Formats: sequence, C-alpha cells, structure tokens
Amino acid sequence: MIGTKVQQRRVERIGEIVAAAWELAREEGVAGVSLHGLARKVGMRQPSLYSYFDSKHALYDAMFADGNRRLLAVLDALDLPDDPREAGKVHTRAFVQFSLDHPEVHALLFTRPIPGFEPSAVSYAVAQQVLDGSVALMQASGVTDPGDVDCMVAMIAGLLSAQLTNDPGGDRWVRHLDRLVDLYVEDALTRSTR
Amino acid sequence: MIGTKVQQRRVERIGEIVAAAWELAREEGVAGVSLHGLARKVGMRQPSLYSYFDSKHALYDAMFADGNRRLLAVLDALDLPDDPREAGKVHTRAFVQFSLDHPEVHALLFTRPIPGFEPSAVSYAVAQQVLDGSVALMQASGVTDPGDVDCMVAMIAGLLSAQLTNDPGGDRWVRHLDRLVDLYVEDALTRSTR
DNA sequence: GTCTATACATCGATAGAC
DNA sequence: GTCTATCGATGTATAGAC
Repeated sequence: MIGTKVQQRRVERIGEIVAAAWELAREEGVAGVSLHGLARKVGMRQPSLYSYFDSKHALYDAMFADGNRRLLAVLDALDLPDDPREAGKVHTRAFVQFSLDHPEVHALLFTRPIPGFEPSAVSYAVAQQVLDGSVALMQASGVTDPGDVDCMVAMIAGLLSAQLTNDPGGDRWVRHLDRLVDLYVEDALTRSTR
Repeated sequence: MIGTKVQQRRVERIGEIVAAAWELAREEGVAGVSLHGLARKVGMRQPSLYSYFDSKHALYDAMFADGNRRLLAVLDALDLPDDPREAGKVHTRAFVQFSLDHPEVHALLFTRPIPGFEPSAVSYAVAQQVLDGSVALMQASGVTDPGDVDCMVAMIAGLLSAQLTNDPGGDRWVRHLDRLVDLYVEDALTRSTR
C-alpha cells in the first residue's frame, strides 16, 4: 500500500494530541480543554489542529473512544478467578481503580461534562462493550434481574462519585465496595430463588 | 427603622432575579446561566445586575443558599411518622422527589457544575443543616456507624444520579429506594449488634 | 438604580499564503 | 500540514452620564 508510512505518522500524531488533551483535561477539567491550550501543549498553533480534527466535538469524540478503549484493555487483561462472584469483584475493583487513577477519563465517559456532546456511533460501541462485560459478570454471579443490575451499577457509581468528589486519593467510600457487592448479590439471590 | 420599605423592595427584587436565574438554569443548565440572558429575562440590561450582585459567583452563591433553604423548608414541613425507620424513608423520598422536581437545584447543590465556585460560609451552613437532618434520622433508625451512613448517602445519590441522567421523569432507579434503604438498615443493624 | 458604551478576555472556526 | 491573520460570537466586568 502506498502512503502507509505517512498515514502511520499521522495516526501517531493524533495519538499524541489526544494524550495531550487528556493531560489538559486532568489539569483544567474536561470542559476546560481549549483548542488554544491544546495547541500550545503540542507545540502547534490552534488552527493547525483542524488538520487532525474537523471540530472540537470531533476531538472529544476521539477522546471518548480512546478512554473507553483504554478502560476496556485494562478490564480485558484481568486474570479473573473461576468463581463468578469473585470474578465480579475483581472486575469491579479494577474498574473503580481505573476511574480513581484517571478521574478525567471517568468524567468524560460517565458524566456529561460537555453540554451538547454526544459520542458518535462507533465511539459509543466501545462504551457498550465495557458495560456489556460488567453486566455479563453480574449475571454470572446470579444477579439476573435487570432491576438488580441497575441497582448494583448505580451503587458502584454512587460510591465512586462520592469518592472522587469528596476524597480523591482516599478510600473512605470505596473501601466498602466488596462488602456492598456481596450484600447486593446475596439479596438478589434470595429474592430470585423465591 | 428608616429605609425599611426600600430595603424590603430590594430584597424582593433579588428574589425575583434569583427565581429567574433558576428558570434559566433549568432551560440551559446551571453552567449556561449568563448575566446577559438573566438580565434579558428580568427586563434589565446586564450591567444593572451588578447593583444586586458583586459578581457572577455572588449570584451563584445566592442561588446555592436559596436552593438549600427551599429544600430545607420542604424537609422541615414533613409530617414524619413516629417509627424512626419509616420516618427516614419518608424523609428520603421527599428529598429524592425534590431533586427530581428541581433537577437544576440538585445540580448546583450536589454536583460541581461551576469550576471554581465554592459556596460562602453562610450558604454552606444551610447546606450543612440539610445533611445533619438526614444523618440524624439515619442514626435514629439504628445506622450509627459513620461508614454505614456514608454508604447510605452514596447509594441514594447514586440511584438519584442515574435516574436524573438516564431516565428523568421515570422511576426505573428510584423505585428501588425503599427496598434498598431497608436492606442497608438491616445490614447495619446486624453488624452493629454483633 | 439603571442606562449606554466599552474594555478585555476567551473561544471556535475560516481564509489564504507558503 | 502549518502558519499568520482575522472574523464573529459570547462572556464578565467597569466607567460614567442621568
């Protein structure tokens, strides 16, 4: 194929820009990312970014897909125990740890920090993969009722959100994770076998 | 006291402006409130608002205090049953209903939609009253461990957040509220009496 | 207290030379 | 692909007349 070298260099450059955008998001918040600031960080002028992204939303979309891919890679690389319930806990802990390590990624993926921004279909598909994997593990643990799955997801998100906003770097909330997951699974099991 | 009439009129006017600001926040999001838009809504020019608020943050601070006062009024007006556990549920339901009815107020009070905005000490004191009332009811229900209180608060916030962002107007998440509150209280009781 | 006028900053986006 | 230059919109805040 002709032009492969050039295209590869371009993909690398896009990766560097997205990485710099994440740095900026971490420093200034996701909504605080500006094209001027991003250009400065990568040693460019602001209009030059339009050679790589058609609009600012296109940049956010690339970040959204990138964040989900990184999260998915972490979760897929886990060495899960055979017991589905323990596997669910390992999976959940890894997800939470990723979110604590990369709060700016968590913000873009799971809150709505940019009014008007909706991920494209392809980017959203990656996000769906992440969710599907989590739900599958819950179901394997015996949490089959969709309502129970909703509750577990919301509970984990609630702990994580409280941790991130009130005590980043600590464990005041997330230290209860394993215990609460057990509580929910037990409760779901007793009600489903009735 | 001299000048009371004038001062009273001024307080009324401030109340009207804050009410208009809430309207705007509901339509455009809390972060979407601009002084130009607010001035237009109250039939003023933008610089005239500076007769009532020294800065935009001062406006947000007034909204923050107002929202907490309104929430506190709703919760204080509740006719609570004698059984502390039922009282806790009524209280929780009222809090959740208020948040669903006024999502823009919930956003300003319990998320951080405005980077850099921190409520003043007096405004924060009102917010503290709200939290104290909730915690007192949980403790009366037998949830005395601070960690258990943290978990309940985070769980309720998690359900509410999921409801507001994914299904506003519905009950897919909040319909599990009573059941989960019971689950948490039971669990806290069994562990505290051990 | 309210107005006009304006300063000043930030931001996304486009045009066109090189 | 990158640059300079610039447009146009939006936003907070201030100065000064009335």
